[in-house]
Amino acid sequence: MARERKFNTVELFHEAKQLLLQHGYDGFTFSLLADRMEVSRAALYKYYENKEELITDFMIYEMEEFLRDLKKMEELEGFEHQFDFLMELIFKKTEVHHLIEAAQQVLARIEHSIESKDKLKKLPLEMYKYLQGFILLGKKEGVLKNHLPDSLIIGFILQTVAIPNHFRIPQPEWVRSIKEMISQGMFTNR
Amino acid sequence: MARERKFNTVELFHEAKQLLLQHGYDGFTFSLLADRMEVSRAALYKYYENKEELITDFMIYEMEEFLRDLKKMEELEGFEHQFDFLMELIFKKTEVHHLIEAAQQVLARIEHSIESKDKLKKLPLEMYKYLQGFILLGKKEGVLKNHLPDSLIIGFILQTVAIPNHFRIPQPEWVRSIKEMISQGMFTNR
DNA sequence: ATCTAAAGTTACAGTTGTGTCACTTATATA
DNA sequence: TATATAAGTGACACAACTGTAACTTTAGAT
Repeated sequence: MARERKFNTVELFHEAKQLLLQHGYDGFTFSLLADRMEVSRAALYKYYENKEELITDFMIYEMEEFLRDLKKMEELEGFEHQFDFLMELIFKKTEVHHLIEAAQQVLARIEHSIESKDKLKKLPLEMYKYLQGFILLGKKEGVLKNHLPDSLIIGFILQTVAIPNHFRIPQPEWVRSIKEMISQGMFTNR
Repeated sequence: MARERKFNTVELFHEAKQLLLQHGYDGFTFSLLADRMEVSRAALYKYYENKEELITDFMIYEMEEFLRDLKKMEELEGFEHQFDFLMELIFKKTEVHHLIEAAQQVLARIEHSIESKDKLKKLPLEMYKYLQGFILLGKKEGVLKNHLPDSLIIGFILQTVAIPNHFRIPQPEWVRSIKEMISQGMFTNR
């Protein structure tokens, strides 16, 4: 009934992600994206009205994927196993942290409410809800300090993956050290 | 000999900082800056050839200021006092961390070397050198764990201030909790 | 074989940003 | 008070991005 498509949503979002991480929201343009996809700029307008809509859709896609992975955490028994799983996950998806920040930027600038806007707003909250369950378990098991605010613990974990490894310390040592710092801190216990 | 200036470098850099943090490197324009300064765009070109030069100069200014503050740390006796001082400083200058990232972005995109480029390259290194002295002292005093890489410890401290306080936990509790997490971690020591 | 409709392209008008230059304005000092 | 000169402005040509509309291409259905 119609001709074959030159690209699919997965490819499109893959390139969009690169560009967003490289140039940020303001630096992201349809021209750049169209070039990368080897497709005319106008073709993109067949699917998205403007960059706001495209980026919103992409964000939702990206965060839903992360959430799907995150939910697998529940299947694991005990806090420490879940902790290990979470650390692996966020190191595999280092960019998610940057994208969440970018999402805030998007939301901050959208005035005229589009339907998908609400969805994008709700996703970080859902993510927080999931992680909060995890924190609660840790506190119940007596592994996590009770007096630390949940949101700080969550923020701390998400933030650490973004520490720039300027001196190229090998990944296994890097991850091991970060896990130690998160759990026991950097002070000796004298 | 000449007429009075409508703005000074301090004001200019102040506005430039806001815009950079808000829009990122790509979204930063002379038009936006000129509007904020209530001055014509062309006036800015009297002082800076283009945004690359302006931002480079601004970055240098900002990092030198941070370095000046940082050097006061040396005057304090003992690691723990220095640690407290450093924490206060980075909470007072939360944005520095974001700006260092932005600086990397700037450097990544400049091909044709300008004189100031080298200076901007050297400043983060000088900062690291200073902080490394501090880490060394902590290790010598036996307060810091010897086996953790210096660069990780430094990155960790700088990164923590960027944890978003979404739930508006009051500043004193927030800072106290972060200090505890950095030093002792989030696990109970059972 | 022909028709239909989605996929894709080209081209245009409008907007915003860039860098420059000729011009005007203000002020210290001679 | 006259003037040199730095500070600031307005306007131009150019480039890039945006959104749209008229057009062409392609492949499955009839």
